[in-house]
Amino acid sequence: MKRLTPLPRSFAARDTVEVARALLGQVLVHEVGGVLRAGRIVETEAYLGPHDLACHSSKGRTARTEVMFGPPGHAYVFLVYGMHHCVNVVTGNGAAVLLRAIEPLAGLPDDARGDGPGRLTKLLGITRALDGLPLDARPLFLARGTRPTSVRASARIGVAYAKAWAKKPLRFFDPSSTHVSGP
DNA sequence: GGGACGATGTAT
DNA sequence: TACATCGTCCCT
Repeated sequence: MKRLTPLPRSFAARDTVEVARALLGQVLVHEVGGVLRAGRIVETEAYLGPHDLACHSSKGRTARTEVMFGPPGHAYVFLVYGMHHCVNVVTGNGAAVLLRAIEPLAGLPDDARGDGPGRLTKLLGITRALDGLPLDARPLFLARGTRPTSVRASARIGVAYAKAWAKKPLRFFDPSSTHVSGP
């Protein structure tokens, strides 16, 4: 496969929706035991900050959400439902982009599935041990990939509690990918 | 100290 | 549609 050129942290230092769209087609890489596990990002969700009721930072600046208020280009990794990890790209000021699905590219089993935020992290071996790490260097980094020819948007998944914010079209995906988590 | 509640996935 | 399973938040 093509050389994995890390994206600079400045990639994430932009408007959160712009970053969520720009991340589609880029590659997420995690080095585990000397092996680079890589997947092409095909689905993301934008979480805009403290005013966005679906965003964790809307509950306040706490120990858990602190990394979202830090510099852009770092990883925010959290555990949901007591068993699944989810990984985000921090864009700053309490905002981040959730990575929801990847197409397996390298260093992974043939039957690997990356469709879904929990499956994605399990596949690449991402846990909270990586929370707060910069995303431009090993062991966890973003690399340049090929942008999709089109991008579709929908409401975010699993955030019904966020009332009006749940309806906003802040989920983005590559409609030509067979590895997207939902319709 | 304790209870409610998940940015999910899998089995029924 | 049930439920596994535990960190986080707030005391409703």
